[in-house]
Amino acid sequence: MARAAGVSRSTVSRVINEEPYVSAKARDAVHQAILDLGYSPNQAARTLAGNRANAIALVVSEQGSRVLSDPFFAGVLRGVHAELSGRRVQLVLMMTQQDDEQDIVGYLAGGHVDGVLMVSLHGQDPLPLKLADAGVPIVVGGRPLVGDGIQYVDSDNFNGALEAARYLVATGRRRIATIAGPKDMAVGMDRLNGWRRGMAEAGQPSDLVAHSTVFTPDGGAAAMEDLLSREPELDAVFVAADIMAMGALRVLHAQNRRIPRDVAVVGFDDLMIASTALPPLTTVRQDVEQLGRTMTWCLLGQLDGEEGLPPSLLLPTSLVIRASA
Amino acid sequence: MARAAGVSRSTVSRVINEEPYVSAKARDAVHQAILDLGYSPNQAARTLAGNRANAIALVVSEQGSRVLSDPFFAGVLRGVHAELSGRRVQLVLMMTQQDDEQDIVGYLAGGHVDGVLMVSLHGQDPLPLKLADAGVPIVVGGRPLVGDGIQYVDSDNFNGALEAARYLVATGRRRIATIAGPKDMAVGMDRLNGWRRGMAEAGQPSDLVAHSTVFTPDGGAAAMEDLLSREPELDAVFVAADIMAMGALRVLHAQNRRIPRDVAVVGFDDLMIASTALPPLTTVRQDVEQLGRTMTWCLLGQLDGEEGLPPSLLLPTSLVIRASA
DNA sequence: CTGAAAGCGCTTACAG
DNA sequence: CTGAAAGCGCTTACAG
Repeated sequence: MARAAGVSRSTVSRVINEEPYVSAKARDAVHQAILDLGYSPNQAARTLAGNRANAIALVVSEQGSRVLSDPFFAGVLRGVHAELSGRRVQLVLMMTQQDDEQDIVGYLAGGHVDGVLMVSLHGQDPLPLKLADAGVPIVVGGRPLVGDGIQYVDSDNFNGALEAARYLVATGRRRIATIAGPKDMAVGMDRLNGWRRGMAEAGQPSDLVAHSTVFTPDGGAAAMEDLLSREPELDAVFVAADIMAMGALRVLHAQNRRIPRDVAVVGFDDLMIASTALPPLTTVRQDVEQLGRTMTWCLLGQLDGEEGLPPSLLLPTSLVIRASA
Repeated sequence: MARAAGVSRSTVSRVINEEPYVSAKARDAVHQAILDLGYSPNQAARTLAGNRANAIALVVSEQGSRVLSDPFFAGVLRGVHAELSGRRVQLVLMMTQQDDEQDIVGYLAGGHVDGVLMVSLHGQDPLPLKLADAGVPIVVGGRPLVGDGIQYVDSDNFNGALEAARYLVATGRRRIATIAGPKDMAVGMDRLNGWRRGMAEAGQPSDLVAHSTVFTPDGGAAAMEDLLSREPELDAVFVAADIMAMGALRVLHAQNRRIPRDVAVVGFDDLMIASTALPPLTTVRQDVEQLGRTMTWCLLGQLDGEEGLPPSLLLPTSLVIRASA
């Protein structure tokens, strides 16, 4: 390779790494040789010689083996990829297992990757903190419940829920319930608190809260039944996730409540199933792909040692009005 | 590390790679030292010195930037992961872009990974063939339409569709239509051909075919409208994908057809939305996670140079009977 | 702006 | 069964 371009290995390296002090002539010769030879630098050698791994890890907590089928994760993955494209950074996917957390920390802190992106579905996970303590650059997607100094990116769940609550109030609803997510997940609590604020602003009671321990249609259905038995007169429900809203709709249909006439329903997430639901679901959209992009952008910024990086970020959400409310 | 264990570097290497000729004493000493030091071997050095990359790539075709949110892909990914766990093989995720296919081939053939797993959603993709020609071990998920020698793993779409057709016949349906997928995708054609066989077996006509060019609810809805206008008397429809079935259900409801009394509907895939549809959807289940596991198992077998590897594999499907048929 | 030389941390024949 | 030595293909000071 160096010979083909008529320069030294050092110069080839400089060109490839886009270092400043290379003559135009040498640069052109190297580029031409790269084309002629179809040369692709050996990553392992670069990693070993340099001090960078040229790779980042996307870590998914085991609890969410199911997480991989979660649209949230898929969207994040897409965003991470989009942001990485063009960069010479590989994406390594890792899933933690209950028994090998020590291995994972050792691996990730051992220079095999330059930084870590983590999707934290249950905010209690101690892994982000351990990694940060070990000096590994890390950005978490979704607000973690533990670990103050950890940089995270999240959708603005609080304000999204607040907007949903305000909309229900503005459309004349007088007895508004909510189906909230698990109490140990920031996403669940943030959405609940947004709804509470909305109720408080309107001077309405915020007693009609049913928690589901899981984000599933069945969890939503059980919560909906609970709410209806506690307050048969409720005329609206804010469901903290579209997937739970599917179960809530099922129960409302079964009890012959007309939607939205008798009960207005607002979801959260704007999954694809929201627009095909019966009736199409009014919901709060979060841009999950943007979340992935932003996480990656933050991590790469950390790695490049950029100054003045933003602290943790909240991404805007928006209410998408369809037929259910 | 070698010093801590009181042996040479060579011996440490042999222990780590589980080579046979090591004394129990040396092995124990090394294992102890690994524990004491929290030692984790440097992958880059292993890759560079050895001839293995200790990594495989999962390649997703760009056409499916959306593919990442596809439950199919998510399931495959989960299976790949499950099968890889415990092995010291990293999973590198790559997405092809329209303009850099040459780069991709160069990269993948350049020894950066030991083998390639590819999810081929549109069967015409030339990439698998190029990689195979370049000598890269590769296993494709979903039958590719080009490239004879390429090992693939797929669900048994033909027999799944056949079983669905037989079931509709057995339950007394007399005018059975199908909503088929795109003609350029093996998955679409295999399911269509299975349905055709079922019609032929029963001596029923197989003229009621509507192709959708995309696997979406709207595509399914348009096809359903087409079928109803061509044959208002149809009493059953086999939809080649649950996601399209959602659109078909919408149209049937809008035209006040009772399901399943007037029209029976059978889908394919058994996505989560199938069980929460109205009415819950009878569908053909494919085990996508198993598909991912099997792909990985095949590739690792190739890499280990195992003899008598199976050629391409078909995984069984099963009919899940719910309320829609 | 450029090249010669050392070194990254392993694996792999080779010799014993 | 084990160790000394070479080498994998780069990057990085260092000297010029």
